[in-house]
This record gives sequence, C-alpha cells and structure tokens, in this order.
Amino acid sequence: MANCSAAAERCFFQVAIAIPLDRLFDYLPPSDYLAETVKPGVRVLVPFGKGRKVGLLMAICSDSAVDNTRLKAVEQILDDEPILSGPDICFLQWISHYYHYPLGEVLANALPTALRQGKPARLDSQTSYVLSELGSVTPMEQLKRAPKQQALLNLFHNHGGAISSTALSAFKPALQTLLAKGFLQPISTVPINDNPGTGTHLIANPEQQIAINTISAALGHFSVFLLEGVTGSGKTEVYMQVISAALAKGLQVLVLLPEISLTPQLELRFRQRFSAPIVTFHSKLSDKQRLGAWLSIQRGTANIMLGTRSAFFTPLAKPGLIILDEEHDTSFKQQEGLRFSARDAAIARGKHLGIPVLLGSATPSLESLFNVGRQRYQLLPLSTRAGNASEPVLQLLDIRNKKMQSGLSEQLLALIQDTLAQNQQVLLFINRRGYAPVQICHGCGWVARCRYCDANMVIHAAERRLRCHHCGSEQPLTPLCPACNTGELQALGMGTERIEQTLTQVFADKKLVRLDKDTTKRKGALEDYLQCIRDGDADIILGTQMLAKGHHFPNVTLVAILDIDSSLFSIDYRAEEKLAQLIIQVAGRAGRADMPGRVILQTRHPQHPLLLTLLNRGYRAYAQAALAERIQAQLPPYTHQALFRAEANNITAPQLFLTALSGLINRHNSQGISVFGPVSAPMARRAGQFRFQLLLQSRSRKDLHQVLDQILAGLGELKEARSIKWSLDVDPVDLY
DNA sequence: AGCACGCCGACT
DNA sequence: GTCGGCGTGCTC
Repeated sequence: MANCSAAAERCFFQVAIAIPLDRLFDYLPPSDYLAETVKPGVRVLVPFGKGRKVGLLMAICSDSAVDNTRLKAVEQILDDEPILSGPDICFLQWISHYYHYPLGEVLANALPTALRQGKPARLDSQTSYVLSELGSVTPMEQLKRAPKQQALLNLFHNHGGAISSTALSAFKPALQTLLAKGFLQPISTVPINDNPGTGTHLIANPEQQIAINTISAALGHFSVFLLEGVTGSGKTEVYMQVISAALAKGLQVLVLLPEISLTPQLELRFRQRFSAPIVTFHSKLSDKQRLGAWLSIQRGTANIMLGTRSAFFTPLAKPGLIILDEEHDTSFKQQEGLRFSARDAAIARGKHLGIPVLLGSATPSLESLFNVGRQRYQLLPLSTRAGNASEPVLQLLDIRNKKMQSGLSEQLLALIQDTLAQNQQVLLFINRRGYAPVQICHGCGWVARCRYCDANMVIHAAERRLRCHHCGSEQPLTPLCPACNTGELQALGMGTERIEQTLTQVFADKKLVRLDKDTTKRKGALEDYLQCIRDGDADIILGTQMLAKGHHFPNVTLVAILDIDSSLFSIDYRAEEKLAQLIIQVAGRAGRADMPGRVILQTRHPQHPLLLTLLNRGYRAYAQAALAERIQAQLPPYTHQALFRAEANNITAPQLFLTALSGLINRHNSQGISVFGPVSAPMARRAGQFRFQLLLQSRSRKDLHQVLDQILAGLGELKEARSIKWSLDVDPVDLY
C-alpha cells in the first residue's frame, strides 16, 4: 500500500466543517496515513483556526486550490468505517443546495451530538431487565392503581425475556418503581434483540388491503403514497402491515411523527406487533441514548426507527420505507437553523434512495392534495371508520349578542352540564394560555406592553406576573396603573387559566385538567395528564392546540373550540388551512361507536364560507375551494416562495440590507421572479430586534433557485449585511 | 460560529 | 495611565 504523504503523487483531504461557510477545507493527510485505508464519510479531527474541530471527510483528491504551504495536516481519523454512506452524503449535499445552507452545518444536523463532538462511534453494552421471581408471581391487579407500572409489568409478562433499557426509555419512572419494589432485576448484556412482538395482524378491510398491497408492491423503488384516512379508519394497521412487508425483505423503516408525546403509544403498539428491534429517536433522549439509537439503525442492528423531525437524517443501513404520519402538521418544518421541511425532504430522500414514501393524514395538506392532482403522489383512501363508529357532528354556535361567561356562551355551558351529567368527558380548546391576553386600565386606557416586542403582556394570575409570550420577559403584577396611578386595572380577553377558574367555579364537583405549555413544563407531566384522562379521572379537559395532536379520548363526547374567529381573518394565508385541519382533527379525538362525538364551534361569523363548506361538504370540499383560491391569488402550491428575513437592534439596518438585496436580485433576475418588500414582519419588533422580510416568488421552482444561487454567492460581500442578522427560508410555512 | 486583532471611553 | 467595548476579518 502506498504511503501517500511520502509518495510522489500528493493527496489532499477535503473536509466539511460545521461553520456557516458553504465551502470545504483542504488538509494534508495525517502523518501515518496509508492510502486506501480511509474512505470518504469518516470523521476527522482537524486543526482549525486556533482550536480543533471535528469534520467529515468528503473526498480525497490529488490537488488543492489552496497554497500548499498554508495547509495543515489532519490530526486524527476518528472512524474505521464511514459513518455516512455515499448515497447519504449525496442526499445531504442535495439538502445543502436546496435549502442554501452550508454543507458542514447540514452534516452536523444529521449526526447525533456525541458523534459531532468526536466521541467514538461505539455501541455500549447496555443494561437489560428481566422479571424477578417476585415480579413473575405478582398478580397484575395489585398494580391497577398504577397503570404505567401495570403496563410495564404486562410488557415483561408477554415478552418472557430480557428487555433492554433503551427499549424501555418511555417507561423510565415506572421502571425505577418496579425495580425498587423488586419486581424487576437488571442484567448486563451485549445489545439484545427486544422481542416481545406477537406478529398477529388484524384482518384488513378492502380499502386497507388495497393500500397494503399497493405500498408493499412498491418496495424497492421510489414512489409517494398519500394515505388519507379519518381517525379510527385504521391507518396504523396499514403502517404495521406495510412495515411487516418491508421487514420480511430485510429492509428498515423510518417512521416520523410530529410530536414526541405521540411516540410512546405507537412504540407500544409496534413492540406488541413486531419481533424486530425498534428504536426511538427524539430530543428528550440523552446524548448517549441518541447515539445508541442512531448507530443501531446506521449499522442495521435495529430495523425500525420511530421518531420526530430530529430523527429524519438518521442513515439507514438497509433503506426500505419512510412513513410520515400526520403529514399536514407544520411541526415537520424546522423553524430555525436548517429550515427544512421533513415532509418535503422525505420525498427527496425517497427519490435519492429509491424507496417508497408513505404520507398519512386525515386532513392532508393542500400541497399533498395538489401533488395527488398532478399525479405525483398516489392517493390511497380509507373512508370506513372501524367498528361502525359514526361521524362526529360538527355544529356552529352563533355567539353574536349572546351572554358570555369567560368566553363560554350559556348554551355551551348548558351542553357541558348535560354531558357531565351523563358521566361523559368534555374537551375544550382555546389557543391562548395564561389568564388573559391583555391588561388594560379602565381609567386611562393604558395597556401593558412588552418592552422588547410589539406585543401585549399576558396576565398569569396564579403566579401574579405579566409575561411576554414572544421573548419571555416578565414583571410582577402591580395593583395600580403605572400611567395614572389608579387601581382600575382590568383583565381583557380569555386564556386557559381564566377559563379554568370559571369552570372550576361553575362545575365545582367535577375534575378539570388543564393542558398547556405552563401546566406541562415538568418532564413527563403531559404523559401523566393524558393517562389520567384516558383513565377517566378527568371530567373536563381544557387546553391549547397541543391537545389536538393524535391523542384519542373515547369517553369524550363533547368538544368545543372557543376562539375560531381569530383564525378566520388572519393575515397568514395558511391560517384557514390550519383551522380547517384543527376542526377535523379535533372532531376525530372524540367519541366511539356507541357514543358519537359532538363538536361545537363558537363563532361570530356563522356565515363564513370556510365554516359552511367544511361543515356541509367536508374537508375535501374545503381543500378544493382553498386550492382554487390559491390559484387565484398565485400562492403556493401553485407558486414557490423563498423568504429573506433580516433583523437588527435598529430599525434602519435591516431595511437597508433588504433594499440592497432587492437591488442585487433585480440585477440577476432575467427569469422575472417576483420580489415583494422589504416589509416589516407581522411582529415588527421582537426581543428588542427590528425585523423585516423580503419575499421572492415564482411559478418556476427552477427559476427561483437559479436566482438564489446567483445572489447568494455575492451576498457575503454586501456591506449592508455586516450590521444585521439575516436568514433565508426556502418554502416558508410561516411568514412571521 | 468562534476567536483574535484593533482602535476609542470610564475606571482600579 | 489601563480594562474592555464590539466592528472587522479569517479560518484549509
């Protein structure tokens, strides 16, 4: 083997480094380097500036454009084998190019923290647990007051053997308790195959069977499917049978969900079904756990990865299928750093890897329905609800000139009363946390504003504080108006906390659970509340939109959305789509076969076309009408957008920058893409920063990206860029 | 992104 | 007389 550094032909390492510069850095090989032992895709430790950094080797080439005397040598090669394969790197390069984000930073997004820090890519032997003698003789009923512990013990009974700690990450508190009680005991093993699955399929109905057959037949080549099924139509059963088909071919499956809180339930169902090793991946895992999950998928020791957006880039040893559930959910769009859409990127990844992508939703995004119309995606409908469950009834409640009590009309209060009297649960949504969104002085009209944002301070009564929901600044509640020094301060408007107060007074004998960012801050609090609701320990469930995601509450028969009007006239053109999806999703949360759900929408606009179409003709009719409007208005998905944002601590610099940028664009804009702005962001000042934006739009994605490619090269030299912070959002979903 | 270098204000 | 403010420039 030729020793490259000594040989006549020199060679150079091209290394990607996680800094906001979209270029590679050339290095000399390490002193002990032997050619052909090192392949692209390994991590290298390199001197960089004053310190050292972990980079990824992209290529080994025979020359360098940099003056060779300035080159430093790679200090250490960190991996024996590439941690990313050729196709993976190729896909990440595509991502870097499409989102105009530096390759080194894209790579950093794709690696777990431990690998980014240069820790060894090694799977530690892990602790596993087995039933103790005591645990195997303890009757399950003994734990009926502790459902989580009971579920865990049950898992061990069904499984019969050892289960690894990684596989039990969702049961951490219960695991500790059962260990303390002596029902379980730890054993140390090499990584084991967690094998509790029974593999029993349900009998699929005809539509499910068509979906299963179609997707299974597509394994091995690229195609996109949109599985459109209402809650309870059996999407998960389709997922599981398609996963089975992939597993049978020795392939891996990546399953993405919008929210962490949805992973435990699905993980449990998967574990009951599959004998193949399953790993989860999301931001609540420790660095070590994430490394373990990532490596076991990268090496192929696990076959199924279940995770959130942060799991998206995990390399698959034997790629088989990507499933993205609740594809309409905007949580799949990352809102800072690498602003990618996991949904869109999943399609691109499927294409790169030559594997099918399965999108699922009861309320597909307009983009996906548009792509079905263009025959890019194949629609697989599931129209039958399992078990003859009847459709929930959607009903508008006109609250114009109606007497209201804390945002609740008397009619709604009466309906709540009736429902509670029948020992059924009530679910109430209001998308505003805190006590009240405005504090106003009745004497002089003064309103509590945030010092740093263009926003009102929100009253948090229990903590006796005013808080800004945009920057987090706080101050104590004062009894006197700071402007006129009288005691005329009043709370205006409704938040979850205030409605909770009213409801606990009106229904004093009923148990209320409030679910919002404030009540679920504690780790595991959300899961505890959800379990409490499922166990029937709550009569009234009150919360923000976080309640609408995925969870099903069969004993809820009355659902009300209290404040839909704020979304009906929003400046954000996607607000209506989100509201329509929320209404239908919420309707799916409620009821079961013998107790159909009822959904009440309080509104002052009962004639609004969105509401009429949605209620009378359903989601698909709404979507069709909305798509027709998008054509008319020349909005996505009929056009493509890219949004430049700029912010600074003064009001002029961002505008100057965007104006200069606009000029630069127009000099390169032979394609005739539209440029709107600069305009101030909907919230012009946030956390002390003045924010402006420039929107680019074109009917041709190619033209748009061509212009972006041209201007981004010269953007660094723009002197106006020096004093501000800017970012580019390709395919923005929120124009804030 | 870090990190140094580099010229102008209030302090041991 | 200095400590330190963050503007500017560079990283193979």
